Amino acid sequence: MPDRPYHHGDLHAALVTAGVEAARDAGPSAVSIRLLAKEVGVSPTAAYRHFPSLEHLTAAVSQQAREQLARAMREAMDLVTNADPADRAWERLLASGRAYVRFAVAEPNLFATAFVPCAAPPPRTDDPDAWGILVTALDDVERTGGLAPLPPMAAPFAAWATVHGLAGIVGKTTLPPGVDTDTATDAVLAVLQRGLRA
Amino acid sequence: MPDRPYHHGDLHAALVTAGVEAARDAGPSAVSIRLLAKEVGVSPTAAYRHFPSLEHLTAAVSQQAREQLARAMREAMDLVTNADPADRAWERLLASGRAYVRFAVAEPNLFATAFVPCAAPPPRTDDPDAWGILVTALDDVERTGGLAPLPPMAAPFAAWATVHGLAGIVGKTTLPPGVDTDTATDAVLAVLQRGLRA
DNA sequence: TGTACATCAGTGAACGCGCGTTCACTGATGTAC
DNA sequence: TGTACATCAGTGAACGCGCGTTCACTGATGTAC
Repeated sequence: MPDRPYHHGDLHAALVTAGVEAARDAGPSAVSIRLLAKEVGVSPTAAYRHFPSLEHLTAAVSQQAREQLARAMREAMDLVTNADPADRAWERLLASGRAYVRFAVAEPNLFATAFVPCAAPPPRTDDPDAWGILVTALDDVERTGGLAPLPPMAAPFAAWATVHGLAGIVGKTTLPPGVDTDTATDAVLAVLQRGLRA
Repeated sequence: MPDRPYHHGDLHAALVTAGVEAARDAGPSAVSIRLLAKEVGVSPTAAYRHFPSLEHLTAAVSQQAREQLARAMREAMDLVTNADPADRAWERLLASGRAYVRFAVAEPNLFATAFVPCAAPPPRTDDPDAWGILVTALDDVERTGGLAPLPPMAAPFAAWATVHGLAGIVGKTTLPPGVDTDTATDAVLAVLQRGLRA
């Protein structure tokens, strides 16, 4: 059982991974140079070989959180089996919205981390990208004739605002007795669909 | 020009006021015992005569932020002059939503403070209360026949989620060129109205 | 009307914490000859 | 094939900060007699 070698191997990735774990457990403020260095078994100074400042490490962790969210959306969409193009497009859109809210409820700290204000820019463009997934899903709905004529960007803004706001609500506030998250989500998504559909 | 008297007079209120100012300028994390005590010109210890812990002070500041938001909604609703009951009810609802978003854009730090997670309970019930205002406004719409039949609570959830999510979006992300906040807000509220109205 | 005294609302110093960041350094690696 | 040496990726100690909170205390207030 050898001691850890002097060189870590991939400290960059290890710090980000530890950061995601810390953020999942205790929220974005738990992402700190000293804590993550200790977690990985390395001196705080070592982190500065890989990130110019805490902000950049936070930006990387936040991006991972956003990408996990986007993956959850994509996975939920891929479970839709309806073969009718128009129905399928709608179902995929709604599935992505439900997944968004489910993620926020299951991982509230990670969800908060995904949207934490961050001085440093993300290291690369998000991949997958939640906004892109949403816009694509709406395009499919429109292409199959399911969308009402609306001002440009009104549909994606409305859809995003609805699920994002819903996620913020169900994650924090206590719902009335007898109302569970899925019920509330479905009711709100039904209103959104009423507002968007042709 | 006499020095401050030994007793402050109303340190409780002064700390909350200073807290709201600090939160407005620098966000909820700027609410700290030491900073606010210094701001008010008092030793940190003095604050503990009025609040058992930082959490309780934060809860009071957060409540003030929520009440400012609710007042902004109410004021906007009171500007509606349409005399037709049904139109008036709708206009008041939409006005409150626009005010909500406008507040979030004008005072992003205060808006964040209003919804900061807080271990201590608020010192009293919010007055005015944004959720109550929204529910009342929707009741008026329903009473005047403007609301589609929907599952219970679907309408207030949908309305709240939409404006809350919208506030989160327009406050942080940069809108596409040529799209300003009011335009985006109106477009999204139009979708919401389409989804809710009879 | 005056005075002892309980009570209230402050002070100032200190404790212990975790933080980001910097400094001078050392151990490990790999490349040029 | 062996070796000098530049380079890279770590270490450990330290600086200075602001924080929440506690301690023993003191100045001001107001009430009972």
